[in-house]
Amino acid sequence: MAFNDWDEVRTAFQVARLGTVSGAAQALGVHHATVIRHIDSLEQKLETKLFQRHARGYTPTEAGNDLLQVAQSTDDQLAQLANRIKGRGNEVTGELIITSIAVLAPLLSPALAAFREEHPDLRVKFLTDERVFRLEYGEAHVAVRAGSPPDQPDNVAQKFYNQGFALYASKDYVERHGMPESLEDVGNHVFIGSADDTPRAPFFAWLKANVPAANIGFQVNQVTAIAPAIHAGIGIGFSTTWAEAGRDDVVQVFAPRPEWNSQLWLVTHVDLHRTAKVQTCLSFLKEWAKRWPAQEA
Amino acid sequence: MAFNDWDEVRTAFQVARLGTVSGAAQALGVHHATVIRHIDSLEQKLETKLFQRHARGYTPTEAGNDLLQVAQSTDDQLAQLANRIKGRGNEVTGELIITSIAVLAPLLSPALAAFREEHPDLRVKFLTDERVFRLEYGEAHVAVRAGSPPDQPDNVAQKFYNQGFALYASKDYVERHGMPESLEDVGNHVFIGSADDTPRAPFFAWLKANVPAANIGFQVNQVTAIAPAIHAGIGIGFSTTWAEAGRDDVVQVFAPRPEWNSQLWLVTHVDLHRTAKVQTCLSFLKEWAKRWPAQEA
DNA sequence: TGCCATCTGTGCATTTCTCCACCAAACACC
DNA sequence: GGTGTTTGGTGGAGAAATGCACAGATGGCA
Repeated sequence: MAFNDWDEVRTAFQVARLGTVSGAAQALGVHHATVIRHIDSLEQKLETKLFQRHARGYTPTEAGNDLLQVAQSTDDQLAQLANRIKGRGNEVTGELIITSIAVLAPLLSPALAAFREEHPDLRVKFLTDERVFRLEYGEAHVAVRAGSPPDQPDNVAQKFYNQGFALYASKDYVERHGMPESLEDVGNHVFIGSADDTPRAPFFAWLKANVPAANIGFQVNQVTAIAPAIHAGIGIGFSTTWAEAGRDDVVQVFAPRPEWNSQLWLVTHVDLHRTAKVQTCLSFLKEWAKRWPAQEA
Repeated sequence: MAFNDWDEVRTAFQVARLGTVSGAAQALGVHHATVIRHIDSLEQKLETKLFQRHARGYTPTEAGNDLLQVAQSTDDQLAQLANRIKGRGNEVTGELIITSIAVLAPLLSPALAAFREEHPDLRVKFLTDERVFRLEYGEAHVAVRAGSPPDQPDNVAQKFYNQGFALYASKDYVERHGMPESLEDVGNHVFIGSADDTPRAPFFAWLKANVPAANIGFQVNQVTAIAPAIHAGIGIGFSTTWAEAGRDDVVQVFAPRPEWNSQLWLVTHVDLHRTAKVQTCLSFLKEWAKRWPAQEA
């Protein structure tokens, strides 16, 4: 049998990854003397130098780099395993990781706050990122996705909320340019559109198809960038009613239309979908969504 | 981060595999009390029961079986890694990085070509640069250095070859200026010297000490710049016999002298010096050097 | 039913490992 | 060139993990 101490491998992994004993010690939460002894012990057992020592740190040898590859994969797999296991229990306790795109944070946060109120033993981790978190890697228990229904094989998706969008502009903009008459005749008004050629969001696609390109004077690549642009008085842009409700410097220019709607989905991994924790969370969120403005087909 | 103790995972793996604490303890070579405490600690961290305890042993739960799968794969990968690392020290494969100053490339390249012929699995990387590659940073396995014996503490240096130098000039130069009578009376001849005040190369130091400064009409800061200067007919400069052998537009003005010799060294880092790969390379190069012109003390 | 074998579980002594403080060397920067 | 910061290395005190011995529980077997 080879490695009879997986902890030493983990230590060596951090040293190879970070390049210094001190850094690895900090990452592992142990003293750097411990790290040095682990490495020495490992190299003695393997009868091979894993690192070349110098004043600026530890540089992995070929063997050290090989170990880095393998241990990185191990670390990933164990992290995924931990998240799977933590989600699997019958109790609604421990950790629950829920992810969404960043724009939905204001919408979801009150719901999650109430959910945590009901389950004080639960530590809720709410992660937002532009990249899609991979449920099959155990990165999250529940994901809120927008757009077309996800087609990942091991993912369970259910309809969550049909988010409506309206067109807004700042009072300042309206004072300077007036209100547009209709969407068929937009005059010289400036619209905030997508920098993408084939935008995913339905309202962006509609805008591209129905408003002259000359009128789309400002383009963004992330939906979160729309609101600041509206508030700055750049032009007319899409937003949700709940996002602009509290602001008195913003006016609704055109009311919501069904074709602008964006479908939100609740997505879980099939292995976790049955568990009490995930089911509790899902049903709570769906119940909470009923309080939101009526959903138009 | 989830699993902060890979040893506990390894322990749980053996328990899941064998079904009993006692069996796992025997397999791991530890006391069964240790195994129990590892499992308890793991389950506490994961907030999930990994095993159902009964008098006949431990039966993995769903989570325990999940862990079994992942840890089995980890165990396999680590075992393979151990075999690779342990075997690597004894075989001549993978990458071998050898460095030298740029002037030596024509001398070393044939040797390296023959070396690679003998070891087809080896990817040889030959790096030349003006800066000195640092072996202690793992930048190279073998370095060919010139001059005084390197005194880096962790470097192993051995004599490689005593490179002789002679003085050459282009035929064109000789036709215009004639051949100098002796090195004691250089007349109006132009010599190519070093731009450095205290040149490292022995022949440059000799030139500075024995030839009037007025005759050193062209100065270079890199040895590689000498040959083009000679060929351009600027003056008389140092070069090696093997460098000028094939050229019919260059003549040897003065024969080699022992005091012009430059000692070449084979340098390795102490951590890599013992490995089969490095040793094979070193002995091959030393053997090859015997074919070169006889070395004068 | 009684005995034995095979498990798990726990308090206590001991060993091992880790942390701390300090040192030395090298690099960066003024 | 001197100084400050970052890095690895080492011996001794303390804490944490381990091993040991023994207890308890269950199932097989005659």
